[in-house]
Amino acid sequence: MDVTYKRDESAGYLTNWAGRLFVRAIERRLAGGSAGPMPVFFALADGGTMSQTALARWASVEQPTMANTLNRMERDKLIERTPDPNDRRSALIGLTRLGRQRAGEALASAQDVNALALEGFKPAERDVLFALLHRIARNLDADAQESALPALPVSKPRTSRRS
Amino acid sequence: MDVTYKRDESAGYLTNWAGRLFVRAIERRLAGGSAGPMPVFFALADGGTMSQTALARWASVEQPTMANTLNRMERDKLIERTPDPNDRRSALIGLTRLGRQRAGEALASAQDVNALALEGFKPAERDVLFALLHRIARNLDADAQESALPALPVSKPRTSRRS
DNA sequence: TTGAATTGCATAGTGTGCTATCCATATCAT
DNA sequence: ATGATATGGATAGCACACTATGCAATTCAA
Repeated sequence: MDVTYKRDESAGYLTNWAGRLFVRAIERRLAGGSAGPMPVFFALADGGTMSQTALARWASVEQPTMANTLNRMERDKLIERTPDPNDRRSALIGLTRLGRQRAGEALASAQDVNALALEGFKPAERDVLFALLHRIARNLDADAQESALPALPVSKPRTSRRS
Repeated sequence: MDVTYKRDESAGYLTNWAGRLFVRAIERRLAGGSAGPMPVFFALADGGTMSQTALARWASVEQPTMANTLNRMERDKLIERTPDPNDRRSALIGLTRLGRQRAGEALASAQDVNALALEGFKPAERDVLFALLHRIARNLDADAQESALPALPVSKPRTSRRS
């Protein structure tokens, strides 16, 4: 049997590879910065604040991942946390002055890289790409939800199940 | 100015996100395994051997990344290294029996996940996706090459430059 | 043939992502 | 009001990606 597993014919491989190229292209332009804070920059660039959990959801990363990113950003004086007056567990996260400056630069770099990556694309091709990626994300998200079905929490019999 | 940085309209964000979803979908199916070894599995599944550098190039990752992956795979008894008789710096890497078994399972999972991700895609749409991702990769690769221009190695003037 | 450049690999250090847990606070039901 | 549950966050531990270096072996040029 012919076992030429052509990576170039695997949607997963291709997508992942392109994703890595995007990150590196951005980071080359950030001069000392990295790509992790970008979603935070984008979420807070307008001067607003959000909780850690909200940021994690916004960026589609898990909470510990966002916690790490925010810790690095705090270390680098890009964000500050102020206690949430309505929930003592939570803090509201906002950009510092430096953070807003970096956010501006990061946004510009992101636009540059997006434009560069899509160089030669017709507007229709761009739209098709986005639509196809969204469909992939929807399909894979559905699979994740399905796998996450919590083996029927049998802890205690209940008269009714939420769902 | 309206600063709604819609992540869903950034090619980089979307591609990266989809890439992460692919990796997680695969890893859910690998039961204890992770996705890093996949390119190695695919490259060596036919029973052949390759050097570390060749594997890194094949997988489009940097050499230290491949070195780490191979170390983990060796630790897990998935590969073995035999000295290259023609080059004492190098070793030839091949799959163990266990590695070949895992490679088979990994290939099956990859096919499942690819099929799932592209569920509902017409064949033409699949082809378009691949073509667009390839174009993005080409564009970003070109940018990487350009950035890597090594500040003109002035060490010694030469009569001619290779290029 | 010998000195310079190249190549194959290893190591150190960091960032970004994940899962699995745990604590503290809030919220909900009884 | 109290006990169970849910939620926000922290921490530990790992995988995998990168850059920057350094060493040893090979290759190339003079």
